Amino acid sequence: MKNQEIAQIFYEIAAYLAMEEVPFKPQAYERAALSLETLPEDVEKIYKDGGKPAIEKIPGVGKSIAEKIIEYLKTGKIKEHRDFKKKMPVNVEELTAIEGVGPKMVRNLWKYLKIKDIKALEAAALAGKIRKLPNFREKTEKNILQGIEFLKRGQGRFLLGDILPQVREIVEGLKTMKEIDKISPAGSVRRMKETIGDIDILITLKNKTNADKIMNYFTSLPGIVKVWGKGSTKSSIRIRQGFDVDLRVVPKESFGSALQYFTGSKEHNIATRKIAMNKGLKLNEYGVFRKKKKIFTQTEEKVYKTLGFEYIEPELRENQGEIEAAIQGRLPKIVGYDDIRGDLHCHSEWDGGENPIPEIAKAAQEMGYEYIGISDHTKFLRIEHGLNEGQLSQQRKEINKLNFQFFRTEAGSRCDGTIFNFQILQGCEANILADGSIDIKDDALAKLDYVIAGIHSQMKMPKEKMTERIIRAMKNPNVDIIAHPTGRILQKRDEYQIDFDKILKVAKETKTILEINANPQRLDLNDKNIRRAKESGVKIAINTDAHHIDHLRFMEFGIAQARRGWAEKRDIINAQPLEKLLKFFKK
DNA sequence: GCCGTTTTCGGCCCGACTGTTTTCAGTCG
Repeated sequence: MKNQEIAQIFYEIAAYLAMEEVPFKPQAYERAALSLETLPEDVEKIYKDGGKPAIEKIPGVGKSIAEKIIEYLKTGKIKEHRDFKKKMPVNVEELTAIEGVGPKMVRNLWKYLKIKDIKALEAAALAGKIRKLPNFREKTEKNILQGIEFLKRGQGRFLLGDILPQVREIVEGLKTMKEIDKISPAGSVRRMKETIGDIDILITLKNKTNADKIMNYFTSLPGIVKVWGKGSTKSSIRIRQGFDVDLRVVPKESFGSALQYFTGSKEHNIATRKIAMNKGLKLNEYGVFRKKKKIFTQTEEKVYKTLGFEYIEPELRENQGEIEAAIQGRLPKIVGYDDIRGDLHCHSEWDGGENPIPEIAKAAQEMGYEYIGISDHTKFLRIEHGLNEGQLSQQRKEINKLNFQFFRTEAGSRCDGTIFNFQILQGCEANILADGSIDIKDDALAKLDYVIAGIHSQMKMPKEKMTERIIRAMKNPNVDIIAHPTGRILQKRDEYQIDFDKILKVAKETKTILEINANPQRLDLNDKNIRRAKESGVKIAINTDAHHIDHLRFMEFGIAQARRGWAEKRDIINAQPLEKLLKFFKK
């Protein structure tokens, strides 16, 4: 798909136009870029099927940008972009990624010092050349160097899985202070985005209290490496792991609008404010205003209601159609954090995981699950002590025995009066070999309750071959679930080259389920692919891939992604009771 | 350059902070 390549070029054109201070065009290109980036269909296919008129139907794309898209599809380049590059051969994307550096600064750095990338900028800053430029002084130079440092360490974004526990700890600590009335995290953490830039926490104060004590506490939390600022309405710190936390005190009557505002996303806010404007209202972090009159908004529900639409869950706020859906009252009823009834991807002691099966079963019961699926690696993965056919059959015996014990000792014991019905299922995580075959014989696979298959080798195949490989696996009547379907590892490894549309089509035909691997380093499928799967009618399993019972808690991250992908309870097989779950498996 | 149940022309999200400019441009979220 060339969508991303073209989007990248449009972002660059937008930056160049911004440097030349052309009004409004930069936003137009950015909008088109964003639109392309999130477009589920291949732009090349759209053009092939519908020609230029179809291209112009893409939101944010008009006559002129459509021509540029077509130019790229035909020639592999866009002249306007080439011309800009020739005039100013700078790496805009790289430079503007530095905190505090925007297009105008890039322009001046090039104009006076011919700086074109981070390396040159860092050298110039270290040599003290930046402070001598017009409108630049020592502070700016220092900020640039700090920004570069920050970028070098982890691209300035952190995994949700690392951040969320920290945020909760800070929030719990703050909650012990009696001066605080309401408290909530905001920003991308609240939207449960897979990676997080920084953290916002909002509080309101009880009557007749001031923020001093709270700010003192906040700015002296253990593990702080820097206090950026400390005031009566905002304090900002950096903690040891390298990310920043802002604490903001907002007026009671504005809590709803402040929470809405600081939760974002930026794109969602822009769109919401536009709608407010069309209704003759003004929306900002302090409230909703009609002329000068302020409409009180203590809660977010009130904000959305005042604007005339349904409440939108934070996970949906990316301006991906949720606002239109809310206005029309057709928002999805997204899967809840309590809807999951079992985990189907857990590794036991049998393949070198940490815990024996009874311990895993006990942990799953404690989480309130009705079933747990043991899915150990199979023999191709020697390094993971993969099981062979004989060992799978041995394991079946152990699981049968355990299930019999559960049945004997636990039935009827539940306090709410229902029959206790916990069951261990036997699956496996088999390997999809290079040719798409599975590393375990069919008759052995057939004896399992279900089969997960995943790719664990040769991940750099060409797109067509990789797609065929997965399709062949899905066509195997014993394969029920495809594990981590795109293979990405966040901030480490890109997705495999695959034709996801084709995979969805075959998944639908063969009734193969796709996994959301909830491990916070994977989150694969991602939110966009989950939505495509849902729209294609493909079922989803949310699994933790736990190698230790502590990993069972990763489920929350998988559910969050599912919610970001608009998935509903009915789309998720392990949000169903056992009896219904079993019907989703092929045999 | 895009877009339209207030428009096919005239708009385009908004407020705060920072650094260095003594009146504001640039950047961010």
